[in-house]
Amino acid sequence: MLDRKQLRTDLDSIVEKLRTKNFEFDTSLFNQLEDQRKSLQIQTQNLQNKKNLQSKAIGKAKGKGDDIQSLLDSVSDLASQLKVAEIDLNALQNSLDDLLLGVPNIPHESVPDGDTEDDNLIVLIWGDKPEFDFQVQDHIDLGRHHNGLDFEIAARISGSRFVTMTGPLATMHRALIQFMINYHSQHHGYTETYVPYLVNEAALIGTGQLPRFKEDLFHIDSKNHNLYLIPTAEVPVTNLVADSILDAGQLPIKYVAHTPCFRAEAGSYGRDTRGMIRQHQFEKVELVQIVKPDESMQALEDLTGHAEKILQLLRLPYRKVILCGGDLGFASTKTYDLEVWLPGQDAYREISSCSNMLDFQARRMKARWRNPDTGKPELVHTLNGSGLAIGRTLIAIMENYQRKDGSIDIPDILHPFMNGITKIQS
RNA sequence: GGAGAGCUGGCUGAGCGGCCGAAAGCGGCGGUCUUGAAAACCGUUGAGGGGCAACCCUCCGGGGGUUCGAAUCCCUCGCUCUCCGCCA
Repeated sequence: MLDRKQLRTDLDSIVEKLRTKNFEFDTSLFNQLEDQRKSLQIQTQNLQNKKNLQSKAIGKAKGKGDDIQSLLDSVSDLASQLKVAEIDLNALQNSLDDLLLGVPNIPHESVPDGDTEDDNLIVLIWGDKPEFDFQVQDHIDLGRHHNGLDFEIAARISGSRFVTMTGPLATMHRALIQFMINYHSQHHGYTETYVPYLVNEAALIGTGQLPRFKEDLFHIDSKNHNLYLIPTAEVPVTNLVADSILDAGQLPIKYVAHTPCFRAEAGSYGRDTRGMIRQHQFEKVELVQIVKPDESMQALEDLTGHAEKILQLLRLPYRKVILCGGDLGFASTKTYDLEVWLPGQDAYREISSCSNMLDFQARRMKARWRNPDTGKPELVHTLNGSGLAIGRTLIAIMENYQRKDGSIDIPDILHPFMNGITKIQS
């Protein structure tokens, strides 16, 4: 959520910046609601003040044993006036909240203009694409070849966009999780965390998935529960600091967590329907940082570097792009996508997305720190990034490490987690 | 699932329907004393919002109600704890 004070004083330039994110802010509605709010709030508070003073006077008079009937008469219609004003004000505040909860974050000045992913800025290309002297298989063929990935059985059990894994491929999938969590906690200073996979509406509003992106979520609506399956660990992990005032000495906070992620993929019919690229359920190791405001842009560079390190250790070719304004996520001010090379698709595909949210999420979830310079609670900045998406990492290894006979080498760095297996034989 | 107890500021914890945004202690900050530190003493210290300002408003788990007036009474929801049952 954007700062209401800033919107009041600096509306035009904010509206301009939001246009680079293809968002048209309804200024006339905002100004109209804001004008009404101002007069109604002043009126309501005046009535409250009057009521408070009169009630206190009654208390005093009663204490002295004076007759209070005349005072009671004079206050009688105040209460009804106040009630009306309060109801109106409340409705108005809710309208303003509804409006502002749907407004995205402002892109950082270093974010390139553009509408689609074609306008993203490539800032780094790492590693050499493998050269094959045979017909390259994609992960679907390889998975079938090894009886390791099965989309048909998964479809029978659960429907489309699910997969089952069996044998060494399932082991490597698990190994990737262990490797990534270990590496980030041992070498990058992250604290390992375990969090719920079902969360309530408040948590999702806090990180920005609600109210606008409800259709992307799986909803559990039973008699006693109103919960959502998490679309990313970002939701429960970032909300660890919701409604808190942190000491300066606690920052930065760096969490790493592995969770499954669940996405309805409502808007992606027909996209990536084959294979493991886009599933309703997938695993991800997530990095989250809670930092002081003046440190968040540097923290984004660091966090992205931590995700890159995993790709480098796995020797997977990738490129790093800055998302353009039109491709930028709702809550983010700047996002780096890491795109891994997939020989089977002859394309780079997203495997990590690292974003700085500034105070956008912190304001929604009331996450603050006490600034020693001012002595006052101020909003923290939040960041998150995949470090990495596990399923996509698995298929990147399958496709990049495949051999002519269909066997798949296992990256050296994973060997300690593979029960002695160094190669998946054909 | 059954029975009971509770939820108050950074923490512990008091609080008769009006003098309560809230005692006291701890912690924090500033100071006195000290070579320095500790101790002691003095002062100070909740959050959010409105208003150009003076100043005002809201908040005692969430929501609703009673009342001129609610931290305090009533209803409801949530959460925590204890005991019993069941269970990975």
